Amino acid sequence: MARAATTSDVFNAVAEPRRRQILIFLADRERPVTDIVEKLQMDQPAVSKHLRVLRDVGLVRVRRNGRHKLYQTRADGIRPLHEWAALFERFWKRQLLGVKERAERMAREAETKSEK
Amino acid sequence: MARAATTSDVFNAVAEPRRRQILIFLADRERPVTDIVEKLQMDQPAVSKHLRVLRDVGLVRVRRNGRHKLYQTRADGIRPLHEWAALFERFWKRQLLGVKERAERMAREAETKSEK
DNA sequence: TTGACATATTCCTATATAGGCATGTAATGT
DNA sequence: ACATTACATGCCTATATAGGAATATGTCAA
Repeated sequence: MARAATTSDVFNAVAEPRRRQILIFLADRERPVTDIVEKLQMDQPAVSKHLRVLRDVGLVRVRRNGRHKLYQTRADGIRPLHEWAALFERFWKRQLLGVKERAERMAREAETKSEK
Repeated sequence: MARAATTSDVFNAVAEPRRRQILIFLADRERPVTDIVEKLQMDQPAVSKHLRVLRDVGLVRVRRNGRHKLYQTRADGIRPLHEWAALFERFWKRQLLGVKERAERMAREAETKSEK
């Protein structure tokens, strides 16, 4: 086989930097495609394609308003990603603690040695 | 151009389901490659390649122990992902609240109507 | 050294894009 | 109907992989 499809899931969808930019940009309110093109400096077809991917995985919603289509991030779709990452939270806290403890132990040892 | 490199950053590295499995498996303690091959049912070369990618982006650490190489997840490397996803937390909370409010309003309206 | 075990790398192929360009479709105003 | 605006899609190309098989490298044990 070959590389996996990016269209399939949230993880692949946000792997693309441009799409992450778009998601941030559309997080607080709905905006027409033209806004994205202007502010993020991307070609219009490129934006449409990225929006298509994001829509397929449920990361944005659309609403037609006259000639415009208003897109907005469906923040809820980001949660699986957040939750997956959160699985490692206790580990990085523990590991940071480990680093701290080692540093303190080394500091104590250095102290003891200098006292001799 | 073409598709972006998965080796370049954490987002692309975790876009691959197999690699996510490996990261979870190696989260709590270090394990030799053979363990991954057996438990996750993957070909040995495939595992080595995924580990290589994960190592390049700093998501696992290695330590040699005789014939074995012991790999472990560097949970700290997941934090950028967690923090990026966290940017959307207030939005999904707000959006869920919106849903709740709409539901309550509709419930009130239905109640009022039934009283007539 | 030889053999066995453990892991890494190389080579090859198939495929899923992302980018760019041209074109298609939809809605509005005149 | 026609021109204009706003998006979407189709087509083509270049490229970065994953997968698989074979091989290379590294380590230990007898």
